Amino acid sequence: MIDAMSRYDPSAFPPFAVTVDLVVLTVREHELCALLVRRGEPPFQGYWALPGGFVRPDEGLGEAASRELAEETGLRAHSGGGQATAGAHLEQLATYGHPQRDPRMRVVSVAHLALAPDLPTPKPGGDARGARWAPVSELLGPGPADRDPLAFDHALILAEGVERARSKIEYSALATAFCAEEFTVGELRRVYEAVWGVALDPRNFHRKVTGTPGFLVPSGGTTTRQGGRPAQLFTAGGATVLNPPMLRPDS
Amino acid sequence: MIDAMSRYDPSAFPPFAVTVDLVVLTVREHELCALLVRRGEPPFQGYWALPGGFVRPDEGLGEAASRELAEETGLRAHSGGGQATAGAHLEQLATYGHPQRDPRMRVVSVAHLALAPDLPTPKPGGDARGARWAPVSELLGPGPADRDPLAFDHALILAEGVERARSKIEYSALATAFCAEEFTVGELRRVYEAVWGVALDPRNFHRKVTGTPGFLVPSGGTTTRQGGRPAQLFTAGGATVLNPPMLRPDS
DNA sequence: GATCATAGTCGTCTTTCTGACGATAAACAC
DNA sequence: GTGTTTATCGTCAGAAAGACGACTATGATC
Repeated sequence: MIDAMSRYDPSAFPPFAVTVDLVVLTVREHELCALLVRRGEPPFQGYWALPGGFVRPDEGLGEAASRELAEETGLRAHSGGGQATAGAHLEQLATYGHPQRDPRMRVVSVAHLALAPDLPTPKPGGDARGARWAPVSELLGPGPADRDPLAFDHALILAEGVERARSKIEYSALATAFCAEEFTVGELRRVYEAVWGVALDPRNFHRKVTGTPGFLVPSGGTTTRQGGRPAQLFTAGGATVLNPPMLRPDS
Repeated sequence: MIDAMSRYDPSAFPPFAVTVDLVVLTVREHELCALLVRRGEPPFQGYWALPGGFVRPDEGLGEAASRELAEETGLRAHSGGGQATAGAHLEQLATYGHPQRDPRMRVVSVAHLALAPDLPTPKPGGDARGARWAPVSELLGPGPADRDPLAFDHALILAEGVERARSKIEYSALATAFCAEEFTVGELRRVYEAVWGVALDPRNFHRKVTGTPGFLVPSGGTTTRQGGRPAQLFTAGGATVLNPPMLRPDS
């Protein structure tokens, strides 16, 4: 047993590196996509990886994740209180610290999950390295054995981030984080359909979201950008938890 | 922006200490209780704190948490697959790394949540320092301003662990982790009542839990240890998620 | 301009689930 | 026996969800 003297003894701690890795998700063309960057040096040189980097000595974990997100996408993150939809939602996901996850040294990575609206730039960030939005369906699941694996344990981190997003939009209003500031009920429905990979009944969905107090606030205008009859425009209401929740079919 | 060369550069990382802290919860006498240990040295000497300690260079985060849990309580933890109720449930909670959370140096703590059945020993562990089960109602909420504060940011960690437990028994079968291997429906109901701090209708609760496939498996026997009519004994079924969930009243 | 396709919105019906609560059953205390 | 306690089964009204019909308002096409 570690005795009391060594519990927080600052002179005898084992050396660790601490990083943040980001699972940045968005919905593009009816598909849930994750942001990947290409590694420029070993190990895993040339592999696609989640964006991330070292936590600096004077910044918190959330600050580091927010900084990395801004560097990669230009988005300003707001964790917690979710009223405005401009900017991205950011929350801590989980921490990964298997002793061998980095072949060179002991690295503990605090993964974060970011949900962003569809960004205008196909290749985000001003980064000289490659960066792309990859459909998660091509990265996870029983795909072809010849697909490019992600660096480190990033496939595991991505999978847990995607599952977190899928489950979180059930009982929270977070799906609006994937939308622009103003959006229609149909656009919000297509977000759910893309994240869950299912088709939802437009009539029941409309009844559900417009009947949940605080979820949507009519902004007054209408749009026909989706074709068909003009649709009412909404902004995200102050509600953060949905009661009752939006349940995934079958699951 | 951190360039590609420094992303995982092992020769230039800032030094961090990495610890695990444990939120160990149990139900004792109709109350949700957390395990606390008394600190024997500064900082926060004499304060009550969550059990925890350094992650060793050759062990993973979950291993470190499991080891600390065994050292403090003698429980063998099993994360993930929850069939047997002997031993405790253990899962990662969140990671806390504010630069100033430890006054001496940069410490990142990976908090874990453990759910344990009521242990026979009132003061668990063979530890010479003090250790106790404290009702969470005395530690959190708008209590008297003169109560003992916890060391470091452990009150925050405890609050998030308690909230995680409260929400997780809604949609998972984890409440059985608070019970002995064999338990009655009434005992399981008292677990929910203690964790949520509410009273539940025994008839509706019985209908709900016995009607959820895979939640409870009759073990054949009966018991009168709660008084009254003999109650059927159950063990935890293989189900991990409850569909539909057990919803907290009002919330 | 009439017709068609598309998307949005309002209703209806049936089934399922919940919350409130009555009633019965089987033990123990006296 | 009577009373108390806990367990278990049933009933009923209201809420919510899934399936789906019907109507509306726009742009596209003939």
